[in-house]
Amino acid sequence: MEETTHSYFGQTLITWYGRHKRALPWRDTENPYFIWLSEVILQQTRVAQGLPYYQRFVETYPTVQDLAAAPQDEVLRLWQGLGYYSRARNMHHTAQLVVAQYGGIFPDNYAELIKLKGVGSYTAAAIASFAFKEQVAVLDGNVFRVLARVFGITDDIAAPASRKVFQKLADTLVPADEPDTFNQAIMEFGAIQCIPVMPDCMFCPLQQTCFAFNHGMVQELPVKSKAKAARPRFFHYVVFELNNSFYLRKRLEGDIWQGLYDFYLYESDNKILPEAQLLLELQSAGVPVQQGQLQPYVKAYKHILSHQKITAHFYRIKLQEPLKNEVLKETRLALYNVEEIESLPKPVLISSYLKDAKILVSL
DNA sequence: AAGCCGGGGTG
DNA sequence: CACCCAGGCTT
Repeated sequence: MEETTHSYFGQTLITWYGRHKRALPWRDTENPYFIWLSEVILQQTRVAQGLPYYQRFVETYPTVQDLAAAPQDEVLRLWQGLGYYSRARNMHHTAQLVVAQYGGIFPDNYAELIKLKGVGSYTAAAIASFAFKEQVAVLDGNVFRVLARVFGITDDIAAPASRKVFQKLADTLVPADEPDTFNQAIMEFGAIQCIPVMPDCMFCPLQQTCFAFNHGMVQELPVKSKAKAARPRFFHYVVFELNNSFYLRKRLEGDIWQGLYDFYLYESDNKILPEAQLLLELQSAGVPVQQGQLQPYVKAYKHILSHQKITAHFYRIKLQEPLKNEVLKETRLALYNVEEIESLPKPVLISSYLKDAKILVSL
């Protein structure tokens, strides 16, 4: 009997994968553009959440040339709701680079792929193995968890230094003849079988050899240091309205939602609006607002991000005349009708308010 | 090494 | 509420 090139671990996963894998559209292609698209969308994102976005991007931009030629606002609008918007900005930038510098052809190996903006070690390994069958192991949240449990690795997966330990192990496991299937298999196994909480170990093909199962440490592995508590923030949005149009502005870098559009924003240290201060600020900017005009919308909005806990109030003000050019320049606000607002990329928080306030019917 | 960047699903 | 998701970039 010839010795197989697969470890028991790898062969078991690949066999399991053959029986349990989900039918996902990016698995039916070897087109690196589609694979890259799917991998960027799926960064820190569940398959169920990313799937409709993938469909929309493939339909709207069938080729990397189509994506490269699109305006940034349009790309961000299509990305709206997925979060981590730098992914969309970097993806757009990389599409333009691939068209301009690579003749529209994606690089075909890990070393070149990882040079692309928005393509890190995980995504480079995924594209290189899926599209080009390069023998390189992917390391994502699923792989960390599966390896930590099966092999009993107690290094903190949140610590960058631990990556070396896992990468070294993973590299010894990925087979030369089907690195793509192995990588897909171990991630799918982590997503479906070896799930973070309460995995069904009674029904697991690796139960007998799993360190965590045999040592009663399934709940303890992987070891992961706790994230910092989310920072509380208090937003007060002034929604200036003029003849059924509204003033919005594009957000700059240095904070959340770069490149997306929202309203005039006043941020305070607590949930109480320092009304006098805001009035002063608006009046000194030349905005005709009087005391008593700042009435908050019916409800306060709680918008929970992984790193920030935002409480937002909206104050809608009907103007009788346009804001002065000086004010627009100072605040970077511009007037948009509802059709234009619909087409602008907006944070989910803003979209929710626009819908609740019946400013936008569709979302 | 640590901080920052979204939004949604799950127990 | 806590945890986590087919992570990457900047400092």
